[in-house]
Amino acid sequence: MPRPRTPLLSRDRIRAAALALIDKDGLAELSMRKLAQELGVQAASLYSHYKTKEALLDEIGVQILDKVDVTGFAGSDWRAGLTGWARSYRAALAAHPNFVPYLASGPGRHPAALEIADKIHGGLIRAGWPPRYATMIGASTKYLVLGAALTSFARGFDADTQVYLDRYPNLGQAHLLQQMADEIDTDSFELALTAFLDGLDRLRPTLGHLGQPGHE
Amino acid sequence: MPRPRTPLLSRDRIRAAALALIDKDGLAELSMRKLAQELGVQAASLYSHYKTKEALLDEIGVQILDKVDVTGFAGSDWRAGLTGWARSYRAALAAHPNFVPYLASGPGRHPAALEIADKIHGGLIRAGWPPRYATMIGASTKYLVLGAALTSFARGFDADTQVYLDRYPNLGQAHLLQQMADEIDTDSFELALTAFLDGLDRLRPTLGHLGQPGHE
DNA sequence: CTCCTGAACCGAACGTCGTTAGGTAGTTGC
DNA sequence: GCAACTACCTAACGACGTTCGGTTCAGGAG
Repeated sequence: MPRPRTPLLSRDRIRAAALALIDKDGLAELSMRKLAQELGVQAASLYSHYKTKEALLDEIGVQILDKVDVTGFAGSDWRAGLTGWARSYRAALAAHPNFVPYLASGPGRHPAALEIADKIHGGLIRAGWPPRYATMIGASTKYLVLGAALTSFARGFDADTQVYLDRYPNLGQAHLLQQMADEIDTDSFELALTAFLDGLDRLRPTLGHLGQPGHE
Repeated sequence: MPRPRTPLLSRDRIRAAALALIDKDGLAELSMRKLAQELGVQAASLYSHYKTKEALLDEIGVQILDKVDVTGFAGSDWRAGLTGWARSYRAALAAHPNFVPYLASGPGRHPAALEIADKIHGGLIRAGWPPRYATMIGASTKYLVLGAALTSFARGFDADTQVYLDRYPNLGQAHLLQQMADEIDTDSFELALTAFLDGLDRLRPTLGHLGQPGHE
């Protein structure tokens, strides 16, 4: 078959189909051949649009992370900024749990991520945190979000969940268990975030030079 | 070549060689053929000792996690228990950073993990936390450890690190940068852990029925 | 001492993977 | 209308995890 009159593929169509396959069957199940079949095309044709599989996955990654919201850092309320960022970050990852492992272990050095990191850093400094703390707080929050997104969804029911099950023997139906696991995940994340922010609140007054962001 | 007089392979030798390869070249670079070559053997021979590659990786995982310490939960000081667990957990992962992605995204349902989860849960309840909070605190701490182990080492220099670089332009040599990145990672983890525990401390008195662990 | 069962290796192969080369026909610009 | 480009194809390469069947050694049974 030669070149068709109207293009069968587009980068958007490819990305959408790939992400749908990943959502349905998992990251490991995605192959260029299966993806091509899903699109009614041969595998080699995909390489007219994406240079490698990795390039495709990277672009899916930025698409997912596009929904992360850092507008909360516009004001001077650092707690609101961090909370909004962390929640939207986690929500973006939770929307495509099977893709999280790629985001978590990939190199991920897009300029968009840099820009976000800058906004967070700026917001924290504007709120009076010393630069070093701004850096660490940003990193810590990221730990929490990624850890929460990874351990909950990527694993399905993991060892910890099994413990919950032992303690709730009357819940026998699978979808209820899943729902309960989701709820525990969400509650755990919220608890961690709140406790972390509360701890920072308590730490703040003990810091010296607040409001005068020095170097190092 | 037939069966040798003295066995060339053993599960321990295979595991050690595999982990060495992973540490050196990364998880993705490990293949059964390369591993066999490293051991002076054909790939098929490995299957006399491990049924699949996944079984091998799983056993490497339990070996790594064997160093996690939960003895701190023996007493009634829940902070000491959590801190000891979290630090040893992170240290165990940091010892083999290239393996962390597998642990983070794998199913990982070994009985050892269950036992650890139980000890943590028991320790927290003995310290007076309601069961539901014990569950959430355990999960939250795990988020932190896994997130910290993943985002720092698995990625080498990620986007955030680039920000640090911009702010420390006088550090030009690579090994100094790596050392600084490690230090920031450690400090961030410690900050997150401390702030989280402080936040829990603050939350604790506001909870009702402390010391009388009820159900749900 | 022999026989047998099982274990530990090998060579060769199967099917799948990401990717590339080379071909062909439609589209676009001069 | 011709060239350059584009978007598809078929076919293949090398690497992967794994399996099959074969060969040789080890250890226990008679």
